[in-house]
Amino acid sequence: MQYWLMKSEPDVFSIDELKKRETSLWDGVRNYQARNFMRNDMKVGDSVLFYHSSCEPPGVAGVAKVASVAEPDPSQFDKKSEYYDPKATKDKPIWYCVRVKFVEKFPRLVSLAELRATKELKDMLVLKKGQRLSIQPATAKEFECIRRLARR
DNA sequence: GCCAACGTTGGC
DNA sequence: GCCAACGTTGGC
Repeated sequence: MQYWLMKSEPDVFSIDELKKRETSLWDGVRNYQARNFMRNDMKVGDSVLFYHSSCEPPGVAGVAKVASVAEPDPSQFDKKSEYYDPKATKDKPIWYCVRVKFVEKFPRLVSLAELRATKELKDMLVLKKGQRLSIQPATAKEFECIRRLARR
C-alpha cells in the first residue's frame, strides 16, 4: 500500500467536485514521470493526498484513494479536448490515468505554509524548490501527519 | 546526442 | 503578473 500526493487546480477539479462525482478519472496528465507513477506504480487502495494548487492558499484539501489501475486517458483521443494528443492512437495510447475515489474532505485545508512549518514534513517533495510534478509519492508518516494537522 | 529556445508550472 | 525551475522540442 502506497501513498501519493496529487495536485489539481480547484478551478479545474476540486475535492468538492470529486465528492460530488464520488469517483473520477484523473485525466489530463501530460507529463511522463507523473504518467509512469499512475501507470506503473499506483495500485487499487493506495491513499492520495488531494492537493489544491494555483490557488489561495494552496494546500492539502482532503483524501482520495485509487479506485482502479491505470487505463488509457480518453481525453488524448478527443479532438475537442484541450488534452487532445494527435500522436496518440487507440492501438498505441501515450497517456494513462487511474480512477480515484473520494474519501474525505478535511475539516480545514492544510496550507502549504503549514506544511513548510511542520518539521516532520520537511522532506516532502512538494516542499522542494522547483518541484512541479503533479503526482508525487508520499510516505505513511507524511500522510498521517497531515491528517492530524487537518483536525487540529 | 547536444543544447538553445520555448512552453509550462505554480508559488509569490 | 512575475519569474525560477524544469520539461520538451527540434535543428544541427
